[in-house]
Amino acid sequence: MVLNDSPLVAEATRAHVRQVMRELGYVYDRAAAHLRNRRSRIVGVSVCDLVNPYYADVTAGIQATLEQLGLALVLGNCAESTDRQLRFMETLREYNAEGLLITPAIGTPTDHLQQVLQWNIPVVQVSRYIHGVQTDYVGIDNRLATEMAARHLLSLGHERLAYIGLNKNTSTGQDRFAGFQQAMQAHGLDPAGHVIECGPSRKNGFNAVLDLFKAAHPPTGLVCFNDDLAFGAMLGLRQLGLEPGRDCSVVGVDDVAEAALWYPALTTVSTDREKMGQEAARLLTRRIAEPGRAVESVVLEPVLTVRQSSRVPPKPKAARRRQPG
Amino acid sequence: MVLNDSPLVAEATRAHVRQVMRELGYVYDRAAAHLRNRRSRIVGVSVCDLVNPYYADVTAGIQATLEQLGLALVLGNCAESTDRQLRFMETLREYNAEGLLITPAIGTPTDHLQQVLQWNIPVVQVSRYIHGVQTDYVGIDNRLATEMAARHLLSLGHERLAYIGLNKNTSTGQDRFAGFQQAMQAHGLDPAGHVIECGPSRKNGFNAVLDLFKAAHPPTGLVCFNDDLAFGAMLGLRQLGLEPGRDCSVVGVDDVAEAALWYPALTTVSTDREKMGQEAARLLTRRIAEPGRAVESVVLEPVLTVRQSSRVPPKPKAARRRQPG
DNA sequence: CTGAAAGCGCTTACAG
DNA sequence: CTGAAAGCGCTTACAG
Repeated sequence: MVLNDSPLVAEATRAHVRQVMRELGYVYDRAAAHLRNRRSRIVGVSVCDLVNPYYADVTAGIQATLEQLGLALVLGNCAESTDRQLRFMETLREYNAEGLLITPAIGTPTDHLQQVLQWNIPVVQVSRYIHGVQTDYVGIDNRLATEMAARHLLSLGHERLAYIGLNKNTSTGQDRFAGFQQAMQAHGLDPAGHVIECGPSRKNGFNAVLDLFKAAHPPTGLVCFNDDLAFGAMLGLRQLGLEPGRDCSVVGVDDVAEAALWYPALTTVSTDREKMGQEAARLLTRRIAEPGRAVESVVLEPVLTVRQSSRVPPKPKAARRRQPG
Repeated sequence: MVLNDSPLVAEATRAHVRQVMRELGYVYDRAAAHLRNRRSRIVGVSVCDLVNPYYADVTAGIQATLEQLGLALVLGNCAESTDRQLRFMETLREYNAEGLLITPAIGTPTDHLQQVLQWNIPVVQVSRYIHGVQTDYVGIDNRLATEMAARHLLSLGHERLAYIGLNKNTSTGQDRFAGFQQAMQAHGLDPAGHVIECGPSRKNGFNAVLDLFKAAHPPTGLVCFNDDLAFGAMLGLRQLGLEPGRDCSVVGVDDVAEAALWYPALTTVSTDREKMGQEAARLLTRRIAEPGRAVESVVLEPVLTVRQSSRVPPKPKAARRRQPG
């Protein structure tokens, strides 16, 4: 009863038992407890890409909360391989994990998640989600994030915006692009004008800018899928002899630690990755306690953080020359 | 016998048993096996700071290898808190972990690690180490890394070098500074001339440069404890109107993904974090198999990667003016 | 309220 | 070689 923190035990007794336990060098054996009561106190966390700081932040948030809740975190990192992800799920089953927190790998089949649910392991999808599976979900409002980013530039007077980093393979990719399109359409602008489809790396942001500026009328503002692309875009602008912010505005999404320290500092939409992880862990424990409850989505609000990489658009040189003439 | 991959079972029998297992929906119960044979197939990994990409890389390397070895990874992230680290160790004991891989938090007392060893849980220290504890260790040759960095600048003709990011609290901090000192002394230079003591953040690198350039004869080359400081230093140089590489050389250590993408690209000493994690996991399994073997250290060699942030020093302006006069 | 017994699902050691 | 029994260290349900 002391071991399981029963409220029926008096404080003095509890202290005495603990003392004797210490003297005897007693160690609680969780495997034995687990075998008897069928509760492993283990939660699986399947990360799609641990080396990506975004997911490392999410993982840290999950870890901190599970630690507080007294649950062990068994870590899987599939590096976007659905095979590795599936094997990890099967391992979790053998360990009798009480739940799975997952940022699903690109292209995860519905069946894989459905399978886990059939094993009676509750699932919470984090950050990304797979369409067509009924699970709890925690993420941010990705659509709103890019909508805010685009609106910010539009309200500064920009009229030629580009979207860098369209990626249709993940829910995040779809939602962020939809937010951009929405803002553009609300302003009566063509959202398909300048769209670069590429993965979210710095290198791709760099190349995207070189591509975009081959056009006769290049964009004056860039909405990037995430900060990494925005950093690459700023490097690309410098490569072309342009000053980010002054000559072309750049906005990212995520607000990674680095964003505030760039020169110019990056305007971006802040997403709280650690909080996302915390909420996910909490949601899972609610689900474990009450398996029958309705599926729930927790969607965190992003926050626009304006810094120096976004300003009013430069006066078009051609127009200026024409006016005196 | 099939479950435990006994070689005594014929292939046909094995296949048949597997087939029947599948039909019946049998799932191996690791907790029960663990209770009987006292092998948990669980390894604890205690990370000092998961949000730091350096340690995220190490963790990913560990995870990949443990996965291959069929061991579950229970993750702890203490965020440099020795209290959280200690609680994690106690948790691992209750789960009967077969080993601990740890990047010890700053200020970890010898006792904490000693304690774990007394519980008969093998320990491998990774990247950092605590002096005075006999455990296996995997890391890189940090002393050599900064020695290579300094030698590179010295061979380009630099004579006033600064060291940014002295940190005496970790073995890595001590070793990297020692390497710098060694190279300086070998060149007959005073290693204490320009030394900035600070933690390894971009912001600190930025401030360090502002400080260093208040001097009458500022350094022409900067050896930084790690890449993050080097990035900050480059931003600081730009803030002062100086061009990194041309006006002042900057060298980092680690070669994070970003290093190659900066403008100018960063000269740095590459450390293979994922490999470090892999070696650590392998070393642990060797120790588990043979608890009596002598303590072993695996020290990986760093590699100098020369890019554009390091060049011959600028000609001193004062000297040039005096020559004609 | 207290205490002894049964049993979770494996592995191991031993009898046949 | 095969098969039945014991036991790992807990928790639970039940008898006293």
